[in-house]
Amino acid sequence: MLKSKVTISDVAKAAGVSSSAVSYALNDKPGVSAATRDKVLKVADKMGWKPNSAAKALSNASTQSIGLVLTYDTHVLSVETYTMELIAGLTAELEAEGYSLLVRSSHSQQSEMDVLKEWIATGAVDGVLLMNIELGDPRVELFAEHPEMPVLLLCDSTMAGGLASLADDEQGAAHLLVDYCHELGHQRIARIAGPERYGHTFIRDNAFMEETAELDVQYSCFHTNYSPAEGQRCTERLLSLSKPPTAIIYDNDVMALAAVKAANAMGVSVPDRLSIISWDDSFLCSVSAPSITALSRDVVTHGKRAARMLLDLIDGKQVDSYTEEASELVFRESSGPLVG
Amino acid sequence: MLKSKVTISDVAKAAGVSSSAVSYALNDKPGVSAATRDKVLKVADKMGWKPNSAAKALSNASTQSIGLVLTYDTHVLSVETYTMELIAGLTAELEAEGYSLLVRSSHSQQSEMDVLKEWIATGAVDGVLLMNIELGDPRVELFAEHPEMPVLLLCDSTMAGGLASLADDEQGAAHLLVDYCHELGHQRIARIAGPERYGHTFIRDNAFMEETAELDVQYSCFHTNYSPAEGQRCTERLLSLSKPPTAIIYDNDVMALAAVKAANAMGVSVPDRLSIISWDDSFLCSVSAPSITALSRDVVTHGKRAARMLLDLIDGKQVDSYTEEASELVFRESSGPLVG
DNA sequence: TTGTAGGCGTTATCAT
DNA sequence: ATGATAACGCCTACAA
Repeated sequence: MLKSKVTISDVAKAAGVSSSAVSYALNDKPGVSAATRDKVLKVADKMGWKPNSAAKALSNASTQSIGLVLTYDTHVLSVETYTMELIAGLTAELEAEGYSLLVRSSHSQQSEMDVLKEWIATGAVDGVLLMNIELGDPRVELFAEHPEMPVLLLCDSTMAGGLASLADDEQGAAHLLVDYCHELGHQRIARIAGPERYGHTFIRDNAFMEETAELDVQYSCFHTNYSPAEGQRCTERLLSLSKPPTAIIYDNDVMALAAVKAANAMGVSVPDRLSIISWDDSFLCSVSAPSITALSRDVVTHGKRAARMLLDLIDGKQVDSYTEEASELVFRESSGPLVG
Repeated sequence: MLKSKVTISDVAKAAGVSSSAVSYALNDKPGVSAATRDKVLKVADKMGWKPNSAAKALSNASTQSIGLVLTYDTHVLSVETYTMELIAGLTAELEAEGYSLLVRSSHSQQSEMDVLKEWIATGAVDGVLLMNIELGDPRVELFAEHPEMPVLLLCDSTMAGGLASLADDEQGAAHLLVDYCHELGHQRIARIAGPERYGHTFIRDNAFMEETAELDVQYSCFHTNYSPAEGQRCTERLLSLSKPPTAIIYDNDVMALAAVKAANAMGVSVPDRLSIISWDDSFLCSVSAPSITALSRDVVTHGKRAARMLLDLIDGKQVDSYTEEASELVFRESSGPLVG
C-alpha cells in the first residue's frame, strides 16, 4: 500500500544514499553511478514516490502548466464549439509532456488583465496562450514588457507586436471564398462579419476587399456580435435592397443558420436565388436543411500546434510565427449558381 | 516599474520590519499592530508584491486549483456543448475565490487513473471533479481510499460509494417525459439511450421502466454510443416494426436530430405520426426544422454549484450530496398528439 | 507586538 | 561519484 507522501529524502534513507544522489537518479542526470541509479529507481518505484509539484515549482520555477483565460460569455460558449475543440487539442498535446492547462475565466477585459498580471508576477504558469486578440489589445503590450513569460498569440503575426503567433490563413480563405462565388457567377457578394474590434475580423475585412476588387465583384460588409439575431437582421436588410447580393458569407455558422431561416421566411430560395456560406464549419452546418457550405478548419489540430509551439517557447527554443494551411471549402446544399 | 520578483523579505526590509510581520499583515492575521500592518500593506503594494504560488503551495499544501480530466474524444467534444458549459460554470464560480481549473486530457480509462493518482500523490490540485461515472467505476474506489483528497462526483448518490455527489434529477425528468407522452395519448414509447455503462444511463433506464409500467405504457429501449449514425439506425429499426412507437425519446440532441431526418426519409411525418423528444437541449434543438422538444437543464449553473460544493469540501465543511431540481420541458414543433 | 528559526520537497553548489 | 548544505518563498511556532 502506497502512502501518498513519499519524499525524496525518504527514498534516500531507504536506499542508503544521499538525497542529491536520488535527485540525480530520478532526473536522469549525470553524477551518479549506474548501480546507484538502478537501486534508487527501484526503491523509489516500490515506495511509490512522485515528485511534489509545488516543491519542484519552487526550486525550478517550472509549474508544468500553461494558462488560458476564457473571456467568452456563457451564451457564446453554449453555441460555439471552437473553444472546446481548441482545449481538446491543447490538452491532448500537453498530455504527452505531462503538462496541464490552467483555465481561468474573466468577465471583463480588465479582469483578464488582472489574471495575466498575476500569472506573470507569481509564476503560476510556465506560459500563456492568448486568443481573440483585438486591435490595440493591451495584452500584447503587457507581454512585450515581460519577455520572461513565454506567450503565444492566436492571431495574425501583423498584430502580434513581435511576439510569437499562430494564425489561420485568412487571406487564403478569403481567396477561396471569393473565387468560388465568382466561378459560380455571383457578381454581388456580401459578408456578415464578426465584431470589428477583433484582429481576425480586421484581417478578413482587408482580404475580402482586396480579393473582390481584384475580380471586380461588388462587395459589402456588415459587422455584428456573432449572434443569430444579428445574422438574421443583416440578412433581411441585404435582401431588401433593390439589387440584393446573390451570395452572402457569414463569419460564423449560427448566423448562417439564422440566414437560411430568414431567406426562407422572405421567400428567397436557397441556393437558387441566394448562396449562403459559413466561414466556420460545425455539426450545425451539416444538419441544417438545407445543409450549409462552409469553410472547414481543423481546430483540434490548431490547438495541438499551439501547444507544441508554446512548449517550444518554454524550452527556450526559437519559434517562428506560423500560419496554418488554408482551410478547405466543404460544398453542401446552400450554395450554387444563380438559377432563373 | 514593478519588477516581477518581489519577495516577502524584500518587503520586510523596505518596511523595516520582520518577514513574519509582513506575512501576518498580508494575510490579515492577528499578531501585528494596526500601524505596522498599514505600513506593510502600503509598501507591499508600492513594490508590487504578489505571493509566489509555488512557495505558498509548498508551505500550505494549497494550490488554489481543482482538477478535471477530459476523457471525451474530440469527435464528441466538437458536437456537444455540455462540457464547455460545465467548464464555463466551474471557472466562473472558482474565479471569485481566486481558484483555477486544472485540465488534463486522457485517451483511456487507464491514463485517467494515472493522472488522478498523480494528483493524489503530488498534491497538484486541492480537489477533483469526476464526471461520466460508470458502473463499478475504479475512480470511485480510488478516492474512497484517499479521503485526504476532496472529490465531487457528478452522478447519482447511489453510485458515489459514499463520496460527495451532485446529480441531475433523472427520476423527475423521466416522470416529466413519460407523463407528457402519456397525456398526448401515446401508448407505445421508445427511448434511444446512451452507452449502458454510464451510471446516468442506468439510472434513466430504471426510472423509465418504472414510470412506463406505472402508466401501463409500452416501452422499449436501445443503447447507443450517442452518435447520429446510431440514432438514425435505431430510429429506422423502430419505425420498421409492425407496431412502431409513436413517441421516441433520445438521450442526446444529435441523435434526435438524426431521427428527424430518418423519419422524414421514411415518410413518417413529425409530429403527426411520431413525436421526437431530446433529453438534452441545445442550440441544435431550436434551429432544427422542425424544432425539437427538449428537456432543458442549466448546465452552467450546474457547473457553478459543483464548484461551490467542491470548494466547501476543500474548506473542510460538511457537504451533502445534492440533486438538481427537475429540468423543464421546452415544447417545440417535434412533439404533439397523434393525428389521423 | 515583534523578530528568529525551522520546515515544506526539490534542485544546485559545493566540498569530499 | 557521492554526500552535506544552501537556496527557493512562504507560513508559523516559539521566544524575546
